[in-house]
Amino acid sequence: MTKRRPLTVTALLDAAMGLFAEQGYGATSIPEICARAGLTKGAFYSNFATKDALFLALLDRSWERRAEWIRRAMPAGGEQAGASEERTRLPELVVDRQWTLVSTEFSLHAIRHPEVAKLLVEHELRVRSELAILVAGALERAGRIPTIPVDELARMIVAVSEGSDIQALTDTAAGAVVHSGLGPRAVTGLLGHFSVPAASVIAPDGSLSQ
Amino acid sequence: MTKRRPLTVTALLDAAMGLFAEQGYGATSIPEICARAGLTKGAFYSNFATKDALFLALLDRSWERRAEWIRRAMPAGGEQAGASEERTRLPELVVDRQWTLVSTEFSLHAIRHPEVAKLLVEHELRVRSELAILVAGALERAGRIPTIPVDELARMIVAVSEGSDIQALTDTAAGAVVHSGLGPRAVTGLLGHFSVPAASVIAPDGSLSQ
DNA sequence: TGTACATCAGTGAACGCGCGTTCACTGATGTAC
DNA sequence: TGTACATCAGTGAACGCGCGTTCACTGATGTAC
Repeated sequence: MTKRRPLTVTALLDAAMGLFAEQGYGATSIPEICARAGLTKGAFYSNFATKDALFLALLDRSWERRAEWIRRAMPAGGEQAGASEERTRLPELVVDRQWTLVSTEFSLHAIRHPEVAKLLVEHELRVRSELAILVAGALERAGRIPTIPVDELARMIVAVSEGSDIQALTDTAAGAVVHSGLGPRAVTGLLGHFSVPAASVIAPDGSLSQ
Repeated sequence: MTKRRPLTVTALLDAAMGLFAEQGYGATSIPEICARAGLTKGAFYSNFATKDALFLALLDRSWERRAEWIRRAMPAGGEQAGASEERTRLPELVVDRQWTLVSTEFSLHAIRHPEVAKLLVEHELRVRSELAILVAGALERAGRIPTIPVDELARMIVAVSEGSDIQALTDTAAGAVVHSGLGPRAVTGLLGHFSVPAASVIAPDGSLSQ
């Protein structure tokens, strides 16, 4: 019984992820999830108290995967040597349709349920601190230093990335040819605007650095 | 009968707007909308074929209001005279909780329904062209010219604004003290990065402008 | 290793409820004279 | 202006259906000897 349970949970989470992405959270019923997972409704209630609990478990799993993904993209090391513009480019975040749809819906859900919002904010804090390390590394390699806290830069980057992802998916759905570089270019722009060449900075002791 | 109908429609749209914002589109039932509007279900079916049709009508109304809002914010004229940073600041878009929730949900809905996505993209094209005029005006007053098409700048601004709005609402729901200036500062950053002082530009005939 | 037993994850039938949708009706709004 | 009539927006009762949830059960998984 210790082997069967996780398989059932995985099947339910997989089915839910697909359905939430296709139809939305509110429009998906518990029987639908069970049917797609090839299980009965009893199996659902044996593992989750409510659809909300399933949603949280689903996000937890997705967050873990995503965190691992960012961690892997992390150091890579200074193989770059192009123009300053080029060097501030972060590893491009893959626009994952399912993830974008489900996580955006979760943000709305969180805004409507303060106790869920606390979980989300806590999670985003962790993600942002990992992203801030990426940002700091990219700027350092480009020989620039930030003029605002890197955490604020990370916030702006997350905001513009999410907004661009939604825009891109909408355009794609409408059948338009998509301008996929927009998000990354905006990110590069923000990094450029909110940093200055290290050479131009005056160190605390009054001397010019570098 | 020419007087009663619009009142009924308005009551239904108002009720739906409130409920969609509070609970989400998928989680709101037709009977709930009717109850809040103080009408029977028959009144609903007498005016709309489906909940989807009501949603479209609701957005149409909201779009019209929003367009009017932008148009009003438009020219205002050069009363600014601060630093260059200051002068590129656009009239701050009020973060309207209801509108942010409902329109974000509509974007997700559109991504899932191509025929709806076409409507949304068409609408956004119009909004963006109005915004592009605002952007062009702000840059001109600041004595700068854009280095990328203003429409692309407008796209980036919309993306970062929407992302920041969601972030701000999530933080607020979680009870955090909100950093409301983040979106506008990112917008200013994008405007600054993707433009140069007019004085530094070489005109087509080879002379230096200004 | 093999057998006898205990556990409990998942089954499937059952329930009451609120959903979306229909339709004969009623009474307020507008028209003709 | 006043009355008699026509229209049709909104009412409210009715329907079948799928929802969320419960629970006695079964049979696969793990344990003890």
